[in-house]
Amino acid sequence: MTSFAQKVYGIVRRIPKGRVMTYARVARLAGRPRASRAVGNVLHRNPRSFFVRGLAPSERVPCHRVVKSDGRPGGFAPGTGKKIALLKKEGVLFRNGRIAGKFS
DNA sequence: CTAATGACCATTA
DNA sequence: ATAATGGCCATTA
Repeated sequence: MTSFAQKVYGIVRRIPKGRVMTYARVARLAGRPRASRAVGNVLHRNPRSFFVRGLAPSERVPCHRVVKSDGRPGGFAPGTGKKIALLKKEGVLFRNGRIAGKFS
């Protein structure tokens, strides 16, 4: 586990249910303002997603709450459809394939 | 060491 | 509004 990955997971872990954060924002909070793409790389191999069974809620990393800057959901290892389903279940609203409302 | 790989971003047309 | 483009950067092969 690299220190960058630890920072990323530590940040993503505290995104509350029903809210989303962009990859770029995670990168800034991690102290690497231009590493948004690398954030995606880390989350791509997230070992503690919501699809891993047998984990306490506090020990999961809700990487499905990290989305693109343009409001589209972005990638998800189990499939983008799953990501959208999870977000909708948490109350996140979509308007023609984009997240409704503002975020940063 | 170098090169390739992305769950991306901002700008431009 | 969309699409293409160049850049970005931590990881991995």
